Amino acid sequence: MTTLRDVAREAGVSVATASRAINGHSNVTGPTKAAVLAAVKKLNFVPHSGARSLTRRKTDTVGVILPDLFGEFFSEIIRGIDLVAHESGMHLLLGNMHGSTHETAAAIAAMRGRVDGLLVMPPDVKPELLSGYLDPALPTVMLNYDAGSLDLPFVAVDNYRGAYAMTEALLERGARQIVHIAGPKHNRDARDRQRGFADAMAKIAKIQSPAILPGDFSEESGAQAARLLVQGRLPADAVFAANDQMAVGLIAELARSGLSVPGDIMVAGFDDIPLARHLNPSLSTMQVNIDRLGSTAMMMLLRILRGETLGATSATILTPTLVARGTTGGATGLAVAASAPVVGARP
Amino acid sequence: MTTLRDVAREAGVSVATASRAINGHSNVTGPTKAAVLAAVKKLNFVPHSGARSLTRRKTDTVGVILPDLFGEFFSEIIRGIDLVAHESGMHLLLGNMHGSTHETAAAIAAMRGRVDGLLVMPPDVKPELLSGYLDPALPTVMLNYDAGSLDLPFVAVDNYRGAYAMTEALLERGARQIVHIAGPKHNRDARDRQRGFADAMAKIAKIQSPAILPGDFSEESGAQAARLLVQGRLPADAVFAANDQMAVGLIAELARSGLSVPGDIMVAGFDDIPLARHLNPSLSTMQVNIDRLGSTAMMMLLRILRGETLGATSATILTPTLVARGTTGGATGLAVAASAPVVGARP
DNA sequence: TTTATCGTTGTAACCGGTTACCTTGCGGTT
DNA sequence: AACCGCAAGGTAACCGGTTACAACGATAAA
Repeated sequence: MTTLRDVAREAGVSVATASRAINGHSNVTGPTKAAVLAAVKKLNFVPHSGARSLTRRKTDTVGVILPDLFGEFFSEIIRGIDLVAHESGMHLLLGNMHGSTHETAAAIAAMRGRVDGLLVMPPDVKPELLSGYLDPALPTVMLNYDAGSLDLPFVAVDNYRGAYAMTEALLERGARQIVHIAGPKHNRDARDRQRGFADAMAKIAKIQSPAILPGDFSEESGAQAARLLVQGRLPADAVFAANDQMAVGLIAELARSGLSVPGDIMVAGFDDIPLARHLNPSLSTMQVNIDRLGSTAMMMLLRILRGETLGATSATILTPTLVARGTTGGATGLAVAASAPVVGARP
Repeated sequence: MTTLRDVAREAGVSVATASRAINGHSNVTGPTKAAVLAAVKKLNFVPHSGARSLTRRKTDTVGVILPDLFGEFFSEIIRGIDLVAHESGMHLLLGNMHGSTHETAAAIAAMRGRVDGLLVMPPDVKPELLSGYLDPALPTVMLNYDAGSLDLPFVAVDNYRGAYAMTEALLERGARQIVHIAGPKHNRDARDRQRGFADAMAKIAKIQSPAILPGDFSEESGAQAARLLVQGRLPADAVFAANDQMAVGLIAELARSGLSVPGDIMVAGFDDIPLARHLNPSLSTMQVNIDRLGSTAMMMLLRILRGETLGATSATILTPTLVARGTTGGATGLAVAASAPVVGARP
């Protein structure tokens, strides 16, 4: 490993001058600078970012702590973050907290001295517990979580409003007996979506206790709900699943029972996963721009790093948009017909 | 920021003792240790990993440099890496090279002093150029690239063999006139798949110049190929797309032209993206365990970090497996029927 | 009692950079 | 000629930990 000292010796100058020449400070003469740069090239010197960040007290890195995420959701959020981070020359240090609060605390601690700021998406369980582990001196933005109690800026999706809007749309389409398939009980998103559904049913259709089936966001739980629906002869003309994944399982199972969608029953999901537009009929859903979630949070973090003071009041709440497709009686044609520009190509 | 010095002062000991107590060295008496730990708790001390890694010359972090961050492919590979890394208490520093060689060099340079090893997936263009930027002293494993020329260990997918197997399967199903939709010309995976296809056609069916249409891995280019096929009245009883994405676009467009799959024409893809099993009919494809790509590479890197010496000879090549589904005349039933256990649930 | 041994703790150098502060030498004033 | 100002470059402290080495006191052996 060649160090700055080596370079300085080779160029016949002091370390200070070498450092200044490399970093393009003004008080270095042309020839001196040239000599240093020549030495850099000759010795193949690459500055040691670790050491550098120790003195500059700046790492040009942000820590990203996410729960155990799967698939598109994870990649999209990272992509959104990277998009903004990359523009500002920032790097991303990933900390996965695999669900447990203990691991999360460890992940946060491990970030000390390695990052300039933190982007944290708390796990479903008691995010308030985190407050004790978060370093108040470290700029932090919360993801997908209303950090109201802590005075931290955050970016979240308006699940309540989204669910409300979808329910309203189903009612407008003529549905009366809408069944909701809920997500995990302890999951914040799921609960907000359920509330949105229930409130819309109460306010618009004056139905106080609409049918709600349990689910856990998995495809299988969607199928299970379909079985309950069919075998239990639950009267229903529409099903609103708390996420697309469950809607997919539900639709497949309904088809197996000979029910037609949307003929016999309408179906709607939430998230707009890429698969949604490819189903046949294509799935109506609430579109959440996940990458926006990441990029918005990153932009907020950058503002804090630039010296602005952001609190919980500067939160951003992204409202999902309704995408009406085949499963609610929209264009039943081929999915691709309704598709937006094609996303990333990969082998 | 409380530092080790603060803790030492508070506990009434020297920094050395404080350090030893915190790191659980043996030569510290019970009372002393207790005093230090009490001070740690009182002052809310969290060690500065940056400083620590400077002296220990060990960062417990591996750098991951990927060409871009799109979709399932990206998330799966990271997930595979994280799975193994996390077990060994390693962190992941993400570097995105956004395609360009220049950026790649910058990303690699920025990693110096921040990571113990590197996982690099070269962009499609001239990966050999990288050799000049890679630090030979930094343990490195290449991803999805046969780094034969450089003596680096690597993990890759046997695209050639996969394409060969798929072509063989199509021939066995009775197809004679198989058309291949190629991927980007400069893309390594795409080229290997094309070679596998051509070789299988030549060796098994004795067809020397099979039809090959251009494509770029995008859905749209699949649709375009379908149009060429239909309008050009190209005689074909099967289409083998170089990736699933294109197969999806192709199938949609074929349906629009009134052609039935697999009745009129069989279709096969490559990758087994999650969408594949949900299409109707479900898509036959070569399954690549992308997460395995990541975890295998990470395991190799760990071995190097533990002191083993791995060269290009210790490469691992993952062979994709054939998944016969509806589009080649397999089970045409509902996709879910053939589906493996449901993958990750997320809102 | 003296000396060797051992375990606990302190002192200070070090990791590889950055930068405050000081020295030096040069040109321009008076 | 003496003095001032200024730019270029050197010296050394510092960032926040770790650890080699030394110092020390207490116990064990002689």
